[in-house]
Amino acid sequence: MRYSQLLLPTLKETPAEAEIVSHQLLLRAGFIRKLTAGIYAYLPLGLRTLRKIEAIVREEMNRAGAQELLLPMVQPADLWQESGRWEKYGPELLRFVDRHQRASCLGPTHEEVITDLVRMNVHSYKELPLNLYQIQTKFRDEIRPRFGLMRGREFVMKDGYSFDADEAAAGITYNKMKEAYSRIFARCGLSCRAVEADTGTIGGNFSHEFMVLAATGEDTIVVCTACDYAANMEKATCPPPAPAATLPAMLELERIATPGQKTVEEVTAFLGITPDQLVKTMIYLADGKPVAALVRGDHEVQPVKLKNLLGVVDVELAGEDTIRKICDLVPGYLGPIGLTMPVVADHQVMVMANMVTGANQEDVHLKNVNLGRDFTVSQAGDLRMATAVDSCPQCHGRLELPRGIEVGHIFKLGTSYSEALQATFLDDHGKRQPFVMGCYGIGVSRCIAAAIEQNHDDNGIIFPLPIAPFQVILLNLSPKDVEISRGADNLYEELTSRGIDTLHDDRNERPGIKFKDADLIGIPLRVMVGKRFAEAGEVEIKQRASGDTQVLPMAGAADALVAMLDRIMTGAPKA
RNA sequence: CGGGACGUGGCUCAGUCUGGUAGAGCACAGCGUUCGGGACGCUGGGGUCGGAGGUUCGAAUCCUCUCGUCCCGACCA
Repeated sequence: MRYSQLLLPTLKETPAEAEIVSHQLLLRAGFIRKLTAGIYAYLPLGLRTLRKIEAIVREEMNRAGAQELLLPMVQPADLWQESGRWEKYGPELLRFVDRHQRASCLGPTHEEVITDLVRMNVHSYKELPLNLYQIQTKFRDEIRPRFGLMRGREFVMKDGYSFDADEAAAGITYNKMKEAYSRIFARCGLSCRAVEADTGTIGGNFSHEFMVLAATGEDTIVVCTACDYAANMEKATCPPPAPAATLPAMLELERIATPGQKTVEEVTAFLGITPDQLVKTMIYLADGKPVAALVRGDHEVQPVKLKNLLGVVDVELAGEDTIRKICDLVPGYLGPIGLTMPVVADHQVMVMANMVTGANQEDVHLKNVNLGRDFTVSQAGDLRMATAVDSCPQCHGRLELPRGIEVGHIFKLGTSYSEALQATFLDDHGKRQPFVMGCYGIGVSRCIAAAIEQNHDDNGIIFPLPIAPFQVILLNLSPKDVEISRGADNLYEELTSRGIDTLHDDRNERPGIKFKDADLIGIPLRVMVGKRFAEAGEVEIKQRASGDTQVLPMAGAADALVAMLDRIMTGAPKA
């Protein structure tokens, strides 16, 4: 491709709307432009990288035995009503009616559609296993789209769905997908970690997320420094504490005036105690009904754990107004005693004695509160976020809590969808069975952002070769010089004819501008034809990542570039 | 949806507090000088100051409403 003909509007300055580096660089390097919140146009360079990632995904999915298809984006409401998700899926499911007043939606995911397709067309165990995937634009009306391609409303996703005859076969498929995912992300040049995850709205019973480690990641994950344990915050278990050998004697319940002291910090400082002697009472609305969740003062409630413990669809932290109006309580002075709503406790609270809580009265706290004597709980369990001071639930090793970007997510779905949609086959005994399903997502467009978060410097993007929009950028440093231009043109022709993705910067610009643009857009290899060529027949090759430069005769330049590309490709995790 | 910030030419921003006929840099077009890390000079085009209403002799500036964007929280590839 000739740069002079390419739509590549690079920006010298960072647009004010971009906060994180991948978003800034995608805009500056002319990869994407925003149409409206969370919706982006891919310019030629952005599309090239997107296609390269797609190609890797296809290769590895096909290699793992999956087949590509393409499913509709507009979906009828009745399918979603059949699965029950028309009600369950929140407002991020964009719903609309067509001209015949039929309720429809834009597909945020395709379990319903694929299950429908399979139930209509697959009837025998002999046709299993079946693993189908597509690469398609999804639409989710995200509450808050942000960070460019990191969380768009419209985004490109690879979603795959597997159908197996039984749990064991589904397990094999799941592991195959897990392997395929590791290969995909490695080939994209992403440093990635698989973590155990909660299954969320998609449903099911087992799941891993693939997290690209990056400080700008939206998720915190929990990884053990000693063993292979890794989980996200929603899943990372905090095992119940060993029961204390001797419980301290229960002291007499005491009321203390704590005027103006609301937060854990304020109350503990005021009373001269540590946060682990205090119990936080958090009011949540569980499917609309208030519930009090108790955790130790130095812990945080993990809403997904609370949701799972309560067995409800949705939990939401009650706002101050809700607490005052609906519950008739005073925020900042909440406590478990005398509550009419259900009270659930983290199991760390279950082993506390003589705790401090709010008194459910303005400016008053209670001391020496004891479970059993002063209040009871309806349920106890793991309700809190893991912290860096917790130890690994698997090996008791030290935990770290780095940030990550979720680029892939795989689920064992079991039979929830096949049962809801009555998708069944006949097994080898002629017995009707629901398909055992799995589903597998990759945020393809998000991978671009993740790759940039992991691979950039002050000058711009440093693309891993397999996903770079071009492999080589050829700079003609003296476009007005006939001889130099002829040399550059010839080299460009040769590289192109040898199948190398080459961007030829033939613009009538000064060298400095070409260097800056080349660095910004992150092409792995840069070859320069300039004065040196005119004087000595030599060209220069510079590697974007290392900055290493070599000078060599024009005659051997194409061979050298091919060899370098080979070396980089095979040095990267092999396909 | 809650909290915060912002909206002035394609981009970055000044001007708003204290009302008085819209600015700079970059980008773009022309000419000239330059030409190996985002050159310089001269000239030129381009702006409903997000929108609507109001106050005022006069509004980018003050008031009301509204739309949009960005950031923080609850969702997720």
